Amino acid sequence: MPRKSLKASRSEKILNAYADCIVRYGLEGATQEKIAEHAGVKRSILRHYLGNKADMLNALIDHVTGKFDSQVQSFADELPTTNRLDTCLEWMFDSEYSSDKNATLALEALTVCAYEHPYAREKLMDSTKQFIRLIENELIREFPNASSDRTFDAAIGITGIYFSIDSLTALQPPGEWWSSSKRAAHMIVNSLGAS
Amino acid sequence: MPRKSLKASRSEKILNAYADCIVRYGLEGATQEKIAEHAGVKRSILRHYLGNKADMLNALIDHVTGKFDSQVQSFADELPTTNRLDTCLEWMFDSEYSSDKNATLALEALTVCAYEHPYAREKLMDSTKQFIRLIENELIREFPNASSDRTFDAAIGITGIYFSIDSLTALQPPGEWWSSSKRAAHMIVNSLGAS
DNA sequence: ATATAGATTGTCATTTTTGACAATCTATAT
DNA sequence: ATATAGATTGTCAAAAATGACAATCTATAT
Repeated sequence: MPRKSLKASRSEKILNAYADCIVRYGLEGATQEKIAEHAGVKRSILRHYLGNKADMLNALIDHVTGKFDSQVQSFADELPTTNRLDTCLEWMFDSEYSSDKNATLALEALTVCAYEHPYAREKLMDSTKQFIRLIENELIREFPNASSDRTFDAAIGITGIYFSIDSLTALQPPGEWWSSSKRAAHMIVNSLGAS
Repeated sequence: MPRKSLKASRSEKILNAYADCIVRYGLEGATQEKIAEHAGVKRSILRHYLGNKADMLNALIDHVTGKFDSQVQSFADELPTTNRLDTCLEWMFDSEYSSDKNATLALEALTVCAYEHPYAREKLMDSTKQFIRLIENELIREFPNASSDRTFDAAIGITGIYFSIDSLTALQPPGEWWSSSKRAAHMIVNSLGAS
């Protein structure tokens, strides 16, 4: 007989605003006031749905990693059957295709709390691993004969290049840095093929 | 007839503590109290030497970028005459040789304020460019015949891999990630040589 | 229509962080 | 020894951020 719960949708909206804020203002710079403003709600509502500061941070960690993971998953699912690897790099390094850069940026912004927050460290590590594995799988599919060690090295390298250029967006780097990053990733791929 | 000014040394110590704190607690998480504690001084001293919050941030930006730049410079100066490129990668990706990882980490931690702080954006961009140029120069010296475009791509890639693995330290990644990163960087180098 | 679980808003006390300044101490040149 | 510029400490008020809770509003099943 009560009214429908908005907990799911409201929490979603708030946590998205939270993630936006930590990307813009840093983890500690994302005050409840700012989050509420970004989400278009009163601050009291944050507490109502997500509890106190610590609760909110935990929820945020789950939300950010979960969102990233699912994006990685659908990214993998949507890859075509042919030309997968090229498409993969295309999507990663072309801003036009970028579904939601903020997912990666939020992940990176959260790393600063890993020092004091083992739970965050774990989940961030898991998400990072999953992304590396995605790249690794595509490399394996393309170069089944390459040694698994070298394939892993390549996956680490490509992932690193991606994370790095992504986090540099705040500095508004010239567009060429993105295309250079892509070509650098291709160098690694080619190096695998030439082994 | 007054006493000697400690401004230089005190400022240095405080700003180093400030840099440490933003790496550990994030930019906004680095409160004056924490900074003072890390520096082993009273909070009032911060104000005495460095002014208010905004002043301190500006001083920090200059300090962090300046420190990074000079480290890059001496890094370049200390490279041997032969085998420079390999040595370069060795130093970058082996933690034992690492002079002061925090210089890079502080740089990255500051990027979050680039959105609202054009001065920071500029200086961070300059430092980043300088580092890329260092790598680029070593690549040119090793592969003078490679096209300058490809050389730049390679420099962007290697720098990206380094920045990325460096910022991942907070997640305490397995040591293999460092060695994999190094080998990935070598893949890029080899790719240049094979062109 | 009405009772009920939940949404929403508002307010106040507490804590944290910062800004400002006064007061005291100390090295150094004279 | 002593005057002086600077170091150091301490304290207080203002502002910002958070935590807690009361009060009110609203959709929905009965």
